[in-house]
Amino acid sequence: MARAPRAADAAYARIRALIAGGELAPGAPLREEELAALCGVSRTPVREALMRLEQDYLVRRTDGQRSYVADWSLDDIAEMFALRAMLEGHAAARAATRITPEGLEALRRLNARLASAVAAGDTEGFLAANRAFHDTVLGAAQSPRLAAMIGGLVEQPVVRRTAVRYGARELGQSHAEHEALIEAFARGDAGWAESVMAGHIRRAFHAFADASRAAPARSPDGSAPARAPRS
Amino acid sequence: MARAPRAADAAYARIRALIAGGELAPGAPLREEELAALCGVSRTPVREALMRLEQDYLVRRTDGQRSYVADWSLDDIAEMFALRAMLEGHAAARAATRITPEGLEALRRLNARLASAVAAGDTEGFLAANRAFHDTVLGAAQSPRLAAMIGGLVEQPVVRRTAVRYGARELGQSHAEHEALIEAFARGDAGWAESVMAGHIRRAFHAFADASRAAPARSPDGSAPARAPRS
DNA sequence: GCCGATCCTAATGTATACAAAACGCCGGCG
DNA sequence: CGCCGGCGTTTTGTATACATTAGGATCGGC
Repeated sequence: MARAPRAADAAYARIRALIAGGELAPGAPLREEELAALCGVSRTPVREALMRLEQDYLVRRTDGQRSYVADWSLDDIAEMFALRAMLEGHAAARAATRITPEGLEALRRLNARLASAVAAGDTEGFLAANRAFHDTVLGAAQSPRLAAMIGGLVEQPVVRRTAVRYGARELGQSHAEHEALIEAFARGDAGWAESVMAGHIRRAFHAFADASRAAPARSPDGSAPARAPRS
Repeated sequence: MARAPRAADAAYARIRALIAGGELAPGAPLREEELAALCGVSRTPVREALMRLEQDYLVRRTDGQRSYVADWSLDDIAEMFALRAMLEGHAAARAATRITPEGLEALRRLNARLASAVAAGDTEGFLAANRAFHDTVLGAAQSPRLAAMIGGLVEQPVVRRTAVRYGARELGQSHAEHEALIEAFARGDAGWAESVMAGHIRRAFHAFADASRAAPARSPDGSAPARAPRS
């Protein structure tokens, strides 16, 4: 239950969804007034939303403070995955020595759910379970700053595209890696947990990169993505 | 030349300085109107400043959106240093294979300046050179996201307090570690660079922790620090 | 024909007024 | 005596109007 239905939160969610859904193509300019009209709020909450989206690297601002939808090059994405591998690996290491029996049980349950989703070919179910799994690990790491950093980094659109392009075998591999992680946690082996997690993320990157090479740029309307001016 | 003397930037800098300087004690409530009056601007830029300070972990917001000066426990600081060690270590590894001869030369120059400052007992000079050195390494890593993360983490007040309490020998040790880093860069040895940097940061943490134990809490006016309500 | 300066337009930055919500207080009740 | 609920004050959230500045187009000069 969202306690506060703030306009700023609504605007944030809406704009984020527009970007994730591709309605706002990478490089497209974001005018505050236009977005305000789109969200049915004034510019003030839109400004807050844009600042938050900038934190998430979904929006880029030029020196003149104009906003554009961020366009991620494959290099950018590689960098992002590398950072995630390091950070989530670290989180897993911390979690290995801090996780409670309840947390461990939750992970087992979530991974079972993930397995069912894979078996049923349910991509949304997979994404939900996968996200919950990673969030649980992050919570067990008990490091708010680490969680915030990873949260800002996890480009939901990218994760989604990766999963959508995963084959059944690759999805199954995720399940197996999660199982290994659970085993490492059960034994309190921080080094193992870190290695498994880092490898898990890096494999996801290569799956994404392979898929990208097969089907590079895509825009809902088929038009060429707009380019933003100077960095 | 600051290109844009924006009120929001001014407010950010001013409030940040007030927190760093201790005029605003940890846990103290931050009312937007009061800060606006203090900075001679309206609430709008203050709001932006507070959001940025929250990113820097200098300000905490309750669920009710009220703002307080963040109070860092020693555990929090330990966590921060651990993250810094990991991130800056990673940055050093990247820099080792990317740094240009000019960058290397700049590091040598900066570390020489740092040595002079140490010899002269010039703490401010040390801080400036030290910061420039680390920024240069960060730049050479060519990872904007990594730079942003570390930037948000480097608690200037903490770094300052650490340096102020450093003895001459410890300051000299920083110089020596920087030299080792330069050597690792010159040889393009990413693993070495990472190890040196991580150790460098972790040593700084222990220096800080030792100093903190010797002289724990201090408030300019000597009053007990205010406590903020629920987390 | 190309480059540059200047003006114009359009977007953002700031200030203020109003609305809504949260916190704390006070009184009443168990 | 302690706890719970309602009410007033205070603080933040939102909307809007105005100021300022960046970007782009146009016109003139070379």
